[in-house]
Amino acid sequence: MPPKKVTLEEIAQMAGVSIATVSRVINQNGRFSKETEKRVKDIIEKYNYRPNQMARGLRKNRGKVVGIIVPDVTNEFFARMAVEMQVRLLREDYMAIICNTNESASIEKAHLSMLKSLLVSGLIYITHESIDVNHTLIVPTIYIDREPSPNANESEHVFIESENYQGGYLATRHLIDRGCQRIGIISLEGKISSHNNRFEGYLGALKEAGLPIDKDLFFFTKAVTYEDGSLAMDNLLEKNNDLDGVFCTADILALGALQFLLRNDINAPEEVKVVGFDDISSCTRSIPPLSTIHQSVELIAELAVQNLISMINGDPTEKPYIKLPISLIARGST
Amino acid sequence: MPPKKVTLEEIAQMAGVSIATVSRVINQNGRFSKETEKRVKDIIEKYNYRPNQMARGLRKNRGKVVGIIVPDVTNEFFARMAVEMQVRLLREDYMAIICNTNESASIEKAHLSMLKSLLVSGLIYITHESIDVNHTLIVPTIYIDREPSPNANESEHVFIESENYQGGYLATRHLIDRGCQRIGIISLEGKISSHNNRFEGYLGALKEAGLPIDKDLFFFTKAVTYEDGSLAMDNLLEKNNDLDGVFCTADILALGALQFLLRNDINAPEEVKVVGFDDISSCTRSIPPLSTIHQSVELIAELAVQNLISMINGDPTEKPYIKLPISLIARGST
DNA sequence: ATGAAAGCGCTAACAA
DNA sequence: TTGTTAGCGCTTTCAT
Repeated sequence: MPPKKVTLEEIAQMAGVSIATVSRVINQNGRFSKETEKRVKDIIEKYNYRPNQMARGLRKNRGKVVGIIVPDVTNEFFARMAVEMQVRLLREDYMAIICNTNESASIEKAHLSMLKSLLVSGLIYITHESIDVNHTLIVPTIYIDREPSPNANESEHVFIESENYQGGYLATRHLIDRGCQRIGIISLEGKISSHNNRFEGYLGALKEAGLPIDKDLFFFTKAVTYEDGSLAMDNLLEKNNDLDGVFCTADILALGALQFLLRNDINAPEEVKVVGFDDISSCTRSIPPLSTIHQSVELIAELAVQNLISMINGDPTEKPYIKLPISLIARGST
Repeated sequence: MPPKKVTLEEIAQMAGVSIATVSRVINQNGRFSKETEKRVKDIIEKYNYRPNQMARGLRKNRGKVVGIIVPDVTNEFFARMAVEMQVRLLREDYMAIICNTNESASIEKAHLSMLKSLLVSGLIYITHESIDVNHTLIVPTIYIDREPSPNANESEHVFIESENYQGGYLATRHLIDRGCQRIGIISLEGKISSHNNRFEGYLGALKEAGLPIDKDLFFFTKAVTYEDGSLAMDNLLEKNNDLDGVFCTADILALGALQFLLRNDINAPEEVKVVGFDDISSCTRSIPPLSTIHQSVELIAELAVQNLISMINGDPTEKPYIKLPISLIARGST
């Protein structure tokens, strides 16, 4: 038989107090004596009582729920981000609803609509893309890796990203230190700020080292896929027979590039060295293992959740813009 | 300013009817004239009204929400499964909450507790593992790939899995057809039904072909990881210098095995042929591409959602046990 | 420090 | 066919 669900009223009865008092104890607001508190807490414990979130949400006009919007959880990077956040939110007693948009604006819209009717307390956007649905959920929002459009965003929000310029710089600098003279770049086309900044970092390092900057060394892919990475590498090699290093603004691209090299018997790192960005787990399994720029998923998740909870609680937002350090991980590909 | 949220009552007023009528139109139950329906629907459309799920859930004692429990969304197979289900559930106007347990019983418990207080209407378990938390949520449940414990499950449920025996048989048969005489197997230890059945299929094919069955050809890993696959291959090779084929009961294991071969300059498929199971996307990117047994994630997702919705709606469950066909995909590794 | 009571927005039983 | 109304379980004034 279904273990009959306990209600506030029943707890109140068993504890010999009014429901208002029980509510106060649970939410730790208002006043009540230490004794009452203990008595109520014991009963709650004993009956394993959990407040009905629906009733609570209805009353407060917002649920203990936050939405996490990701373009594609099938991508390990997004998946890790989402789960790291989920477990942290759970600790704060918030249910995280991971919504996969599959890059589709209509699915995103449907999700937002559902989230709204579920009275979500906050939103986290994890994405490299700039899906420009003017999401009209006016709730505290965290953007990861994607600059919120300055207009049309009246809700309080925080933007978190890695030191992308610095990452591009470090990666390129590393290639130079390893002796590369003719360094190509594979990046994502369009105005995605993260990739663009990494590209700028690449240019910066080249300039600093006095290396010539040549458009033939640039390749911009349409998407972040292994196939695009392979194609890009092929193309770069065709245009530059003296290519000896490549910086890719995403690991997936770099891994695709490495694959192309392997299939075509071009030795990495001897002939061409490669550096990626993100540090996903497959980096350690490629042949050779991929050198890359590491972003701390845990740190990003931690800060995102922390800031979101603060905003939800109405605490003043300290910094609307957070930039996180990255680090270089040298492996076999350089 | 926040676009003031519309309520049932306001819609009723604008349409000049009572709230009960609007409710009837929305839920399509009870009676109402065509005219009224149109008028109400127009207003709803105009104001882009969406019923408050909290109020509704509170009243009906269950929300338009279902929980999807996965051990690790970071694993592409689970991730795909989860998103395929999520998009289908969204079409049915259900919000899918993807809960990552990270193989931890305590996290799973916390999730279930939250789901319960959110009044979920149903549950889907996607897992190869047998996390034996006696989850006491009495709601319609679908188990994928994992036999529900016969005791302690009073809730209505459906169990969906692939033809695992047949898959193991086909994979091994394929190796035999390609000329292998000494075929090893890498599987997962423990009493996971899916892996066990695949193992039985392997034995069946060997017997049928009159090939000797030798314990030296078996290796059981502790987990499904690339590393375990590599180690297993190493071990198998050491014990059998005439090994010419290996069937792995999961792609991840097979990919790990292939990696070991590549790193040690053992040519696949010439010297050793390998077949996996699942058909995850990395199969096409390994060197050589991995032959495998394909399971249709879409089909599983479709059936799971379909059956769950039926159960939630109280429709009679047709079959509590569904077995799905698989197919062999031959690639470079054989 | 505690209780009584008014809803939050919705569904469903009962009336009309 | 449509309206009236009583709650669902909780939070939160306002009394006491």
